[in-house]
Amino acid sequence: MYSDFMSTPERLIESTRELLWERGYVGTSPKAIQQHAEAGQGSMYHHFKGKPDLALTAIRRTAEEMRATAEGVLGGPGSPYERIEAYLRRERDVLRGCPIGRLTMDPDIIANDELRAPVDETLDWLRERLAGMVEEGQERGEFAPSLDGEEIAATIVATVQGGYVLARASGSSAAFDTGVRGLLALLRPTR
Amino acid sequence: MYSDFMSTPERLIESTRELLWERGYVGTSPKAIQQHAEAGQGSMYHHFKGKPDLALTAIRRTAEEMRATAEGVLGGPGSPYERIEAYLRRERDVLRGCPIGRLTMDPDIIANDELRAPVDETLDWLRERLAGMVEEGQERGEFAPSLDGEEIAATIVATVQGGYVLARASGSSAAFDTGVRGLLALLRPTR
DNA sequence: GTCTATACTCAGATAGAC
DNA sequence: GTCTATCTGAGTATAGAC
Repeated sequence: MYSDFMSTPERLIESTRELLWERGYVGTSPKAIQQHAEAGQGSMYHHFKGKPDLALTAIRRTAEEMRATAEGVLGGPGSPYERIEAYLRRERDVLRGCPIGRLTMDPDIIANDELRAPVDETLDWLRERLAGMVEEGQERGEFAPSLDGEEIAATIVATVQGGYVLARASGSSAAFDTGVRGLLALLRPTR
Repeated sequence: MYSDFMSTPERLIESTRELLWERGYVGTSPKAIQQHAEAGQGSMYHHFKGKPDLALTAIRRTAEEMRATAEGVLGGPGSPYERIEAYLRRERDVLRGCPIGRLTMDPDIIANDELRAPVDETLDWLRERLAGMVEEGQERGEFAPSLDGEEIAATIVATVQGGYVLARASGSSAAFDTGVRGLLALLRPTR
């Protein structure tokens, strides 16, 4: 796959990221990781303590990447509403789902605080980031002062996460976009 | 578990429903189902063709139940806004997630059109039901006429599905409620 | 209808040679 | 660092006796 460019640990981590996104933690076996990484059994257990250790490394990296991607749009130019809109309309691989959010449906992730932590922290960071932007928008008169920033932020993140569910259920990214348009209509400044 | 009251096929179906909710399709083995149902290997393969067959029966029943529960609230008394609010605030086992929505993160469900169909149909029915109610609310002047019923319906369903994600990530149902409050604030009639 | 036997692969590792 | 051997149990069945 990427054998020529990366070290064995790197290939193992990247393969794990791919497979966790595609099949979740429960659905990803050490053997599948090794084959995808073109690494032997011995290599994997030399570099990592086992599946949970490797998964933790992979999840942390994915979480970091997701944060950076979001910040790239949310920290960009424009008014708060415009930046939230840009975030919601951003190009996404909708049918693959959210590589972080999907992990919450994995029983073994939820049962393990260490594995759950990066998932929790990432979604929490996103909510706080958005909450601050909603408040900033209120100061500029872009959003109604009666709204609660944390609540609206949670609604925004939930709409995105739920959008993936609707899209995957229907086999089409259209449902995601429809939900986003509805949210933007509700958020839209009246002037 | 429920050995005394139900036939073996019933126990198998109910056990499968439980386990699919808890661990998903990939995370649920025939052996686990048999043990939960207190049924032997032979029994399971006598009554069902295999894991996919049993899962399909279980998923259809869960889908039917979810529809009935939703209709119980959405078809109740009150204005459209009030019934949508009742639906959103309805008692839920938030930390367990949605027994239908969670299946969309299961690669083997998504890869199998027969297994995906009941999931798709249920979420689709819900969206259409809500879209009609939004339009009814618009006729009564409860919602702004500029809104699109289908879009708002998708936003509502996505907020619920995503609310489960936030709740499970944080290990607390509070995040679900926060997202719902945000959505209700955005939907609230001004008079 | 249910049970036991059998089969073959995979999950998730550990041990030790190279 | 990587490879091969080995291990115990689970995954997903089929076959045939009772």
